[in-house]
Amino acid sequence: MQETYDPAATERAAQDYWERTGAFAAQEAPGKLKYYCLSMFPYPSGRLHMGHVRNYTIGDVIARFMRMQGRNVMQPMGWDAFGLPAENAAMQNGVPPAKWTRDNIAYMKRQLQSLGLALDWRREVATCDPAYYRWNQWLFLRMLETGIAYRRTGVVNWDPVDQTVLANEQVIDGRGWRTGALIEKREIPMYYLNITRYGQELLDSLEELSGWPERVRVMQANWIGRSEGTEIAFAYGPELARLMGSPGGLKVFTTRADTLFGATFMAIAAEHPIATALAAGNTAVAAFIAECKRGSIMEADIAVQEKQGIRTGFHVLHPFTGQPVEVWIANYVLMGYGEGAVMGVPAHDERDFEFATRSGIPIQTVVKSATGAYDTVIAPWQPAYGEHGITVNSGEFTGLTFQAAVTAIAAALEARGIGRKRVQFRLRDWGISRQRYWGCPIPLVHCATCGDVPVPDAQLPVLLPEDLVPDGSGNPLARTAAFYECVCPKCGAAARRETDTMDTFVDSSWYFLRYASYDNAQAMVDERARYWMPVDQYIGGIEHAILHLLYSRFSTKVIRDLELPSVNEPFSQLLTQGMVLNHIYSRHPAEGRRQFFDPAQVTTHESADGARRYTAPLPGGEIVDVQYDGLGTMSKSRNNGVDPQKLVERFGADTVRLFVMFTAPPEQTLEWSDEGVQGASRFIRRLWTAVHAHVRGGPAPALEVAALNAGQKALRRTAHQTLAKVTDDIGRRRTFNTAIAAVMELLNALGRFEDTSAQGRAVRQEACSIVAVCLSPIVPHVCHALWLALGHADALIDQSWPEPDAAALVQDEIQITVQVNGKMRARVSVAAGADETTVRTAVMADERVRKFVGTAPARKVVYVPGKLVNIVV
RNA sequence: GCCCGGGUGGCGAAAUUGGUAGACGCAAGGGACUUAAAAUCCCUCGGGGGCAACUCCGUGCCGGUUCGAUUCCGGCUCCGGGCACCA
Repeated sequence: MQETYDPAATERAAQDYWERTGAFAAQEAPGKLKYYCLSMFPYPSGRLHMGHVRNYTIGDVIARFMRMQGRNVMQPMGWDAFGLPAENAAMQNGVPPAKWTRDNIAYMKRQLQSLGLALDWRREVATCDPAYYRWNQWLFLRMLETGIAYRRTGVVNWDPVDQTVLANEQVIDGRGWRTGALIEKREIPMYYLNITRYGQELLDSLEELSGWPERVRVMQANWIGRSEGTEIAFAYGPELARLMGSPGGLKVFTTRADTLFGATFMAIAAEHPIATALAAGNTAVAAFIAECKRGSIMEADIAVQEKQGIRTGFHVLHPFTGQPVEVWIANYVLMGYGEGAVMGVPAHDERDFEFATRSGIPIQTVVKSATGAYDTVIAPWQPAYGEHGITVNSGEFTGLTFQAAVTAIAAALEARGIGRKRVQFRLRDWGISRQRYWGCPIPLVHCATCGDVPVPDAQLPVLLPEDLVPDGSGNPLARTAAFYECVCPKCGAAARRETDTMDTFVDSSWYFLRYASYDNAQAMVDERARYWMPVDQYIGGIEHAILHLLYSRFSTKVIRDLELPSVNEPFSQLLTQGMVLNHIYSRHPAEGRRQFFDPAQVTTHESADGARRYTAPLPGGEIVDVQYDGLGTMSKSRNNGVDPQKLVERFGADTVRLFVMFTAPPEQTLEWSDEGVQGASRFIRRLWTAVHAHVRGGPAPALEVAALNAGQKALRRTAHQTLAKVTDDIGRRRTFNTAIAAVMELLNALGRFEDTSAQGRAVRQEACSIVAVCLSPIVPHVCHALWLALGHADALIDQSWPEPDAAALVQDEIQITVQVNGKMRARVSVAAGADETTVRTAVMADERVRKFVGTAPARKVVYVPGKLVNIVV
């Protein structure tokens, strides 16, 4: 064994061994308990960042631990390889996206390998490979057959910077999730996936996901947004029926059917068919609608926009009173939710109230407080009363509670065929068409005579040409005749191929199934998926809490319903790791843009009064004052990223792995600290030195448990306690930081243990071996080397995780904490099996206890066996 | 506005079921070794008081339950995240 730790040599040796023995090739083994450990696959952006390192280290620790626990582990890796950055890079340096992407994959794969991850690389998939995306196309065709996929025109979110459509989920605060550009509304034909068909199941089966963080389940439930309400059709008044050319009725959805008698107006969206019909002959209305559409470009502003509207002069009839109710077009009604129309009940809805007071619409109170706290008529200077209460002024429905009123009114409406209870979801269908080049082609052909014709399975995949270079103006596929010119599969006539590609979220919504059937050229998923699915542990960023996870759950259910090998829910356990943060330093020169400085280059100057000043070098070398802007995620634009590659080269992968696992629990944000990395490196060197010092003395004699003295027993107990704690911390709690802390304590105890006797060395040998086992999931290379140095014949990776020796954990004496009036005052040693009387006697005999108790008789004594005595005086 | 989290030393954090608050690490200070530096090792390290033994206070704030509260309950406050004219 080398005296000093050499990370590069150590890591090369361990990785060579794993590689040579095919240690991480996963094989189905029916009858053996499997464990599918999966980290979200990366986008091949070019280089690994610290977020990747953290994500994959967490997954690797769990995978290695479960393997040693005897599970048949599969941990695969792949590439989410389609997407916009490749097109942007292509525009910048003229390289086709395919080449850029594949080069990045090759480079990042080497980086991942340098981290020593226990990955089965045979199963690697890349979504941009035809062998993968042909099944994406195949799945789309099946969804088309079952009606899950369909084509329609619709109002979409248009990102003016990327020149593409975004899903609602990709619009954050009215801005594109990637570009941050303000999103506009446009109407174009596109393909949708009918995710709303699964809305109820996606909501219900959240209940099964006990292995998911509560907040992710809540976020998904909110996103699906189920509400129970009543659909009501208000019959057109005669003029409106004439306008619309049929008798019909105006449908609304409401969760407050109990307030139906308080409806003093109707409000419809600017895009509502009635509004459209009206605009044709009314310039004022047309102008208002145009204004609404212009104003609605910025979704974030809609929420704070004033409630404005225009009266149409048309009426509908109240279903029970028969009174005419005037129809307004209002800017606060959304066409995309419910019926695009609401009944306006100003007395009991804040928005309706604001609109009504602004527009001079009467307010009619129809609910009074159940407790009598509020039963006066609402006047314009009083706020709307939105609580559930007792109906008033509601004809035959007066005097009912909320539930009773809703039920009675819904029943009465249903009896007349003009209403019913129904459920409304906030979730919308998933628009998947993208006017982009670097994505999976949608397998359809548009034929002048046959219409939209699906590409036959035998002609899959529709190959994406790999030599195009986009120029930023629209989709190059639409300008490439060799791609879009084709013949209709049905009639053989010349036809045009669909040039839109799929949202990349489609590609990534089922890749976990493909890992199980990675080499099957005949089927998308095969029987092997039944063995491996569901994923036992999924690890990824919280930013995917809604989009990716919801889509993956949806696709898994769709695939299940195609009667392919699948499951109800794809991910049993979910761990959402926190982001990696670093300090931000910048300066804003009088002229030019704000400059950001690499935190590693910043010097802190602290003056005597504690005031801090920061300086950093400019690219030219000149030292300037900079300001500290706090912590933020690592990003290129803020110049505060830390390159994992450089750290691996300098300290070794084990140090980087140890640092990211030790500094914070996995779900929390992790603050970068160069000193912390040094600390991790120091610990590994100390560990190496400790084992080296022990091994230098030659092979340790056999352990004779019965012959141990007190000190030897104590160390052995610490070692086995540590093993028990690490097992629990990694296996159950997933608190890797406390597991590492426990091993550090054990190593500290080993340092204090100076016993060089035969049994002392035997105990030390065992303790060193326990340290190597406990740390092996986290710092696998160094532990691989230490294990061999300790004289073990077989590789550590193939060892079973040991059980702590119950006999070693037994204590002859235990410490009892003694409190007086709830304050800790003393610790008393008693024999392990001592009964209460013995403990009490020992406690009362303690000098410190007597001092605090004094002569007063104990009013009460609380006794917690084996732990604590509290004397109340 | 609604729904989730969270607030503990100079810093990252720990305290798992209501039972020793601050484990482990970082930084800092002191010392050893060294010609010197690095590395390494040892000691101190929440605040106040005291020469000391020791003692009082302390987990965002106010209150409650309890023999005992960082942990449970009520109210507030600040920070972070999600959703947001969703009818």
